[in-house]
Amino acid sequence: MQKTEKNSDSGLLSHLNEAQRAAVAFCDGPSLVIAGAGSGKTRVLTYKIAYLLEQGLPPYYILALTFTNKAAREMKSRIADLVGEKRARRLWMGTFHSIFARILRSEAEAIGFQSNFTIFDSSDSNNLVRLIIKEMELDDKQYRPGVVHGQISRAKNSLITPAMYAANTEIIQYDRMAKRPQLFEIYQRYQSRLRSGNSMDFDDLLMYTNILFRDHKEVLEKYRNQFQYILVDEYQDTNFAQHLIVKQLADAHHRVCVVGDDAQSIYSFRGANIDNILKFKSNFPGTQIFKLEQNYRSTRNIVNAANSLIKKNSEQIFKNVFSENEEGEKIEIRSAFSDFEEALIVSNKIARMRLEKYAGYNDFAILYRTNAQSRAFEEALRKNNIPYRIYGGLSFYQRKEIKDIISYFRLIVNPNDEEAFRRIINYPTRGIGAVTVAKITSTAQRHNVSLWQVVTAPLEYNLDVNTGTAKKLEGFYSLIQGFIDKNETMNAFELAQEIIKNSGIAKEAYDDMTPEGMSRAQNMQELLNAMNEFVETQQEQGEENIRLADFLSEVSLLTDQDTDNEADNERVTLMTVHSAKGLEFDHVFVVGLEEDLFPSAMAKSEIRGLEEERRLFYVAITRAKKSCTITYAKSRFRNGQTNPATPSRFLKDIDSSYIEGGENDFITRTAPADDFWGSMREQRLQNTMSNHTITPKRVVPVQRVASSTPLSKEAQELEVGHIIEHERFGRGVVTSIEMSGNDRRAFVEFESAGKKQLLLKFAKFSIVE
DNA sequence: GTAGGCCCCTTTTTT
DNA sequence: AGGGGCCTAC
Repeated sequence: MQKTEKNSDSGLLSHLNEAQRAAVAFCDGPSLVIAGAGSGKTRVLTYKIAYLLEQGLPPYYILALTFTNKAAREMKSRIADLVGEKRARRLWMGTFHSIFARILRSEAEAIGFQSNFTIFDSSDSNNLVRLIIKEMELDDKQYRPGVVHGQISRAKNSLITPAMYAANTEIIQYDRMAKRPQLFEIYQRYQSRLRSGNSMDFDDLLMYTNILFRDHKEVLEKYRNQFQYILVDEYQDTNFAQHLIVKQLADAHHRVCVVGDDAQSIYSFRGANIDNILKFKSNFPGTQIFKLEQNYRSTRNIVNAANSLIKKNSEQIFKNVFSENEEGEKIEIRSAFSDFEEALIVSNKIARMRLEKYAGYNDFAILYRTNAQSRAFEEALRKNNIPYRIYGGLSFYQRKEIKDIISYFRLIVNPNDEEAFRRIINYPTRGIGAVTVAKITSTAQRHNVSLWQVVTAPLEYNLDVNTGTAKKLEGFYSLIQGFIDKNETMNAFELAQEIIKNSGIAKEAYDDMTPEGMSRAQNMQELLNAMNEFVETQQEQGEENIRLADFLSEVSLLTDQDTDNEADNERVTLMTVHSAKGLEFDHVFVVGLEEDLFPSAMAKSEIRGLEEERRLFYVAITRAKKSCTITYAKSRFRNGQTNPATPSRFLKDIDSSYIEGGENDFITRTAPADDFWGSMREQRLQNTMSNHTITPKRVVPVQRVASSTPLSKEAQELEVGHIIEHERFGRGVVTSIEMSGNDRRAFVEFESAGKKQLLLKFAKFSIVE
């Protein structure tokens, strides 16, 4: 950022530019800070909090809501640098979900929950929806669990309860049109199932907070008084439920500051409503608006290119983002034949740039639209011996073996948790199958109790099972009850060890000597390590009895992004554009710029969707500090098939003057000017084999030859009969070599690409034999 | 009641 | 390519 951090107790404001200073110093009413990409948004938030503390506001009177746990942690530590660890620690700072989960736990009784409620993650939610659909004997093609849950989620984020949903003729009409007339009932059942299991899903954390505030004014009053100043980061990505929470809490004193950038709103699929930021001023009369327009992160070229892109969107708050940094390199757009070659090009460029620019691996990031794209890059990086770290995808806590163990924890802490019960009633196998579980379920429903309660007293509920099964159920009951008893005295780590040992999980894990089994065992060990660490750090901070519940509530809102170990940071970062929000890297590769991928096929039917995709691309480009490379492939392997792909429409949205070789159309501008012939061939090739699939059989790292250097060793030694591996055309045999002017030219018969002629001065290949 | 194999379907992004 | 659901054989 623009100035070096100084730990000074006077003149905090002197570290800021004029716009930032104004935003920080205004504390008497509602304010909206429109912060362009890289304009020091986090800096404003941290300094503002530090400033409030300096003014004498106690830290526990400040509520600061961030988008991710990681953002909260980072901000906290930066504030600690300014005002000291002690005060920083007492701030109420975290994500909406984690802060209000905490509040809901302490106010649980008011809304009819116990404070040990479980939090369902999305896969738990989907499972429950799937189960209900099955119970209602509905067609799960018509009612796809994911889609149904998505609809429920949207309803909750708009604070539409099941009752309101069923009463809303417009929605009912819509569902009927969509051939899902029973959706309201699924929602109803889903919600009451969660409640009877003393569980909440992610959306409930926000919805019940609103219900709590609505129905218990004294509670609302309490938190209104406590949170004397409220700050919200990434406001453009809040939904209605979040907006209303903020509004209610701030309504008495109006000391609220929200920060965001409408141009970076990328979460509408999750209910985020861009209107929250666009209409903030009318929601909070007297709002002061501050605009941060100077970008300190990126070169002028990158900022200008991004601006030219985002200009193509219609709805936005006017702002003029500019940079006073050096002009920097132009954006390079490169095409590849296939996704594999795309990965190869990127990994080669990383290897080269690392040497040329003395960059560390952690200065590089590869950003893609979908998680599935990571695979090709992983492979190419591994082959080039480039260390990398993937964020997202299957997070550690989503792995089956981990979720199974966590389900034990959940059932112990909250025995009414139906989802957890189902997961482990027969894991490891103990002879309690689907039939028995179905009986338990119907018995439970008949008596309106939880599955666990049936198991605690099968006779009382007339559970109809034979003696053998009854015995097995008894065994399961005493196993879990034993853990519940031990939970009274043991700390989280000790109990976890006990569970893994006594449940039979350990035996199963050790017996499995397959590589997958061993990695599962390893993951379990890692979970234990994490728990041990959790317990120890909590103890260091003076907490005494660290119970399973403490670990669980910590862990259920954790995502992969939050668990990064600082130790191995010399790595290239691979992540989706979504998860890159708020981060920055010296050198960024935005990959897969193809129609139906980026923009996603899902989004392009509507203008709104398309504009969101464009904002996403904007976010991707603005992550870059020094250089940005964009790639696309002409064929891509997706869903088990190789399909032809066309370049993304977004490429045309970037003003060509900011693009390397920008005067040419990007279709022909395949590689830097050194490869004119190559691009001609590619075009011909694409025309003649539009429906063919091109997948190199082997991907071999290819030595790159800079065009300015004299002939490479490879090129000098090349002879007729050699077999070569070409960066783009794959493997081929040299049929003849001739001189053309001052240059040698080789004729090569490629296995898949056919006959080609290569100018040896420029060709990128290696000799195989 | 369980295990193993086949077939289907999938994919956008995440707290 | 991969996971999950469903069916069949024991």
